[in-house]
Amino acid sequence: MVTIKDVAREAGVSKTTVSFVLSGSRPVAAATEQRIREAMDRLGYTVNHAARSLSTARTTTIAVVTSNRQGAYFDIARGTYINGLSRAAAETGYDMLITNDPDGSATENVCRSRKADGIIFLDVRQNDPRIPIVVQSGLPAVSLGVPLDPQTLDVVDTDFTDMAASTMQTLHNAGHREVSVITLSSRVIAEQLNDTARFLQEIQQSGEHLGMHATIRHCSTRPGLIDEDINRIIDERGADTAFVIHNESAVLVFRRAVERRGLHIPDDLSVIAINEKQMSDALYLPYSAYENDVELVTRTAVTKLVDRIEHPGNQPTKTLIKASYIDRGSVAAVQFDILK
Amino acid sequence: MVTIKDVAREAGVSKTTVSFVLSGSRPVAAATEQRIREAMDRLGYTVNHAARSLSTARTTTIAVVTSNRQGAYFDIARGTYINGLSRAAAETGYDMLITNDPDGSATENVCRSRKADGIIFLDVRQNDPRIPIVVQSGLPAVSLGVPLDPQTLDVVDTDFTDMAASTMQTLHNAGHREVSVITLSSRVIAEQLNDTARFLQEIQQSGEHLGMHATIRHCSTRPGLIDEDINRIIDERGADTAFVIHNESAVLVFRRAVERRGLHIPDDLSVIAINEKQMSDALYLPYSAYENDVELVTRTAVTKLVDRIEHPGNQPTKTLIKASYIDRGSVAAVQFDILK
DNA sequence: CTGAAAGCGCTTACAG
DNA sequence: CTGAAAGCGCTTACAG
Repeated sequence: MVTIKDVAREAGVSKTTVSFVLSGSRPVAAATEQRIREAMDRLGYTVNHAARSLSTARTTTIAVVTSNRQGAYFDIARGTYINGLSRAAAETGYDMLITNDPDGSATENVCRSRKADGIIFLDVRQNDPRIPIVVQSGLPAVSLGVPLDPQTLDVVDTDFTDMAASTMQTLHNAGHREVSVITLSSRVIAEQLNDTARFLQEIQQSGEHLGMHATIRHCSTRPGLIDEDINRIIDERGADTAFVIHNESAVLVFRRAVERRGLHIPDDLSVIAINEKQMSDALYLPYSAYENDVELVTRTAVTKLVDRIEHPGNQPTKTLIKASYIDRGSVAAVQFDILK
Repeated sequence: MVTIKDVAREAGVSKTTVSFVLSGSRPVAAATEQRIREAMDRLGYTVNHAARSLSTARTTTIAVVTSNRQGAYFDIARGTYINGLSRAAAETGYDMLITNDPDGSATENVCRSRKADGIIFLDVRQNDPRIPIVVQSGLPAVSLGVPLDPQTLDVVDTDFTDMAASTMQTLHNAGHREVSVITLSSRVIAEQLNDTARFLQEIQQSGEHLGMHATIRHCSTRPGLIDEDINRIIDERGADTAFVIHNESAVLVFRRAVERRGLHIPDDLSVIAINEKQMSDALYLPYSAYENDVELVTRTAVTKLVDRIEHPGNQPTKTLIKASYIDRGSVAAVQFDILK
């Protein structure tokens, strides 16, 4: 392995000078610098990461700590986040380390062993056990998701409250008053996710405010169960004229179940989906949708974290990113004779 | 930060002994060990990763180096791989570092700066510039994908050749003789992917062997272009009775285009899709499919790499994992009056 | 403009 | 069964 010692010998200078060429933190005579750079190229020198970290107590690495949401859909959604984060990290010159940590022990390890300069949490719960651990360690951290008490963490997330309000408004504008909202199973919501809970709460509130009636309908994401749930939901729709689908596994199953009944979207019922922009881009999902932009959310999270790492004094921030509505023609105006 | 020095003082022993308790590589008196472990707990000691790495020249980290395939679909597919890899790495006690590297420079950096003990390459091309770099560095590496010359790397991939042969056999068994294969655009195939090329080649060969006729039909994955391509492909299908869809972006678009024409699957035409198992699990994709198991492929890649790291003498291996067929009812037997 | 040297927190031959 | 000490490859105050 080539070290600065080798480079120093090759260039006829001290290790000190080589090191300062590397960091640029002390002026070096132009001629000397050139000799050193040539020596580096000739020998194929690259800085040893462990040695630098030990010396500076910095790693230029961001740790991404996921939690253990189960299920195929969550795996895919998480993949889009990890993908976005790694791209954003690379752009800012940081490496990215990935760890899964359901209970907090791995977080403690990352913090204390100084494997990273900062942490981004995914799959954040209301009372997330990882938050007090990172706060106590003093490592900068960003919560991708809104916990009840973020303490000193920066928070970045899609604005689910706005998303819910906008969804209801859009349906209201088209004349819909009775709406079904297909969401995750109550077990999954209870165990895991704050964003879903916030979304549903705002659906209800906006509904009341607009004089609409929204029925929350839980739907499994699991094979076998999902078809049954969807069929039941459609059968029990009563006077509902529109469906909000906030369960990506249900999106396609729902469409097939509707077709099997000879119903037509949007003539017989309107649909708005809630999903990741990246998902409908990749698979050409068929509905008008409010889409959260994973690319933007992850980029923001990385920017915030790097900011925090480089300016430790800054106040914690909270950034909620608005989703945008993509019209794919699955929402129609309610016919007057249906309205009453 | 708590160091072994602090632990040693607290337990009344030398740093040496503390270190050997950590590694277990030298026997320590039971009573002494207990005192030391108690001291560690009391002080909240965790080993400093950089210091250990510098000393041992090991990192207990695996680097995953992706390449820059463009497009929303590739992003999602890559996400499933990264997800699987990180889970497998965690199970074997390794951390996972992610880097994107289109041309080889980042690979060189990972190798020389010793950020990881081994590398797994994703998005591998036929003549991948990253391979000679890692071989020259001597770092163990696994290629997730089959390059023309893997040199000393282990190779792990889905068995696309077998997948193609089985696909044709399945269609043949149902009486199909004229088949359309919807694949990626020729630009994408040429630039990027060996697996697609291998798949198509075997489709042709199996076809000849079985007395079938397969037409390769290129289809974009991009908005705007994809609908046009799909429509053209359906219109030009001639006597073809079955479609193989090896382009996940096209899966749903195809179905809608078929419906719009009043055609019915499988009565009017049969369909077999080729996709990641994780994708149809998550989204309930509607077709009978040969599915590659990302979970299994990634787990195998990590196992192979760890094997290589811990037993450097081993011979390089090549593991091709068979895809399994999931029948979702989209393939029907050809009617005799259609056959002739 | 440049260097000698201490120090970062570990591991591990060497010695007892 | 245990310790003193050198060394891993950097950085950076201190000195000139």
